[in-house]
Amino acid sequence: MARSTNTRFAVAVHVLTYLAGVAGERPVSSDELSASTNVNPVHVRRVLGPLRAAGLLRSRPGVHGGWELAVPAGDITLAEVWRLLQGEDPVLGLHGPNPSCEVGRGVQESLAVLDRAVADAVADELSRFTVHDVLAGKVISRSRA
Amino acid sequence: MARSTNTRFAVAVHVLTYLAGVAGERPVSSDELSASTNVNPVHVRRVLGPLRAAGLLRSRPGVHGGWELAVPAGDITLAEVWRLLQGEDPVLGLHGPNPSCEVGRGVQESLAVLDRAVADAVADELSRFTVHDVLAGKVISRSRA
DNA sequence: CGCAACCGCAATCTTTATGGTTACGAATAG
DNA sequence: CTATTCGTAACCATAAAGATTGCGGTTGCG
Repeated sequence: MARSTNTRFAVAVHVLTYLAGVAGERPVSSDELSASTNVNPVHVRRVLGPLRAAGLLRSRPGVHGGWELAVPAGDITLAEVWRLLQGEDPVLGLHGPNPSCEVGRGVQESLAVLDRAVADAVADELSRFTVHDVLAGKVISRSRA
Repeated sequence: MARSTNTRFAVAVHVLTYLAGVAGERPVSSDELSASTNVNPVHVRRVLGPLRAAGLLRSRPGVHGGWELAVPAGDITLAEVWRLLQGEDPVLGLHGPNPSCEVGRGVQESLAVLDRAVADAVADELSRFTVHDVLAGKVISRSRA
């Protein structure tokens, strides 16, 4: 889990926030979202797929098509977004230790437990915030809350 | 943060646990650690560098050389290990949004705050465990605690 | 002293994941 | 029919991660 190069969560949060800002006005094209996020429109669509599948977003093709929120911004926690994009992938990178080494086997089991615990901790933290909070600039550090 | 391919934390935990298991007997060569972890010995040394710099480990070259714990296993929390290896790298992958887009700027600020909060949450979770816990097989999931 | 065992470190190589690009079909107005 | 939009697959370019190579320095032992 060192330096993450995967920007999908950040892009998703960005897009959801953008859509929350225009909520109800009009669908927003992936081209427009691309301009805001600086991410390729095809990639935007790729990232948003799972969120649509989960019912957070709606998309329609054609003229006047685009994306819009399918639920209120205040009902979308960042934890949910994160879980949808993270899926079952491990959070901690796991190595493949020598199976014939007893220490390694025990460590691998412990790491699997830790991975789940860490994923839950991340989700718990993110569950404190919604897309509406982001839009309203309410995501501030705890020490200042 | 999706699928982490960085195995450094896992390798470090593995090695620390292994060394805790032979504590005081003898220094352990990176070749032996390589055999257990299935990770190249040069890479093992590379991973362990920061831990040695922080005083958790000692290494010596030459005949009968190798690595050993510099502090008791029960005094090494996994949070400390994680922090040492993670450094200041972001946990959440951040994209580079269009600077002239107001939404993007706000989101970027929020994501920076979230990144710190998530890193703290991870560290908090990992601070519940020490290398000794891993060795003793005491890392179990919470729901079973 | 020579040799083997070890670490420290840099440079290079190989593999893999990520996001960009291209292409094209399907769906939607005007 | 044309233009606009999404959905999706395949391919491309790049960066990150770990492996490999090379070599110097340090440490016992015969």
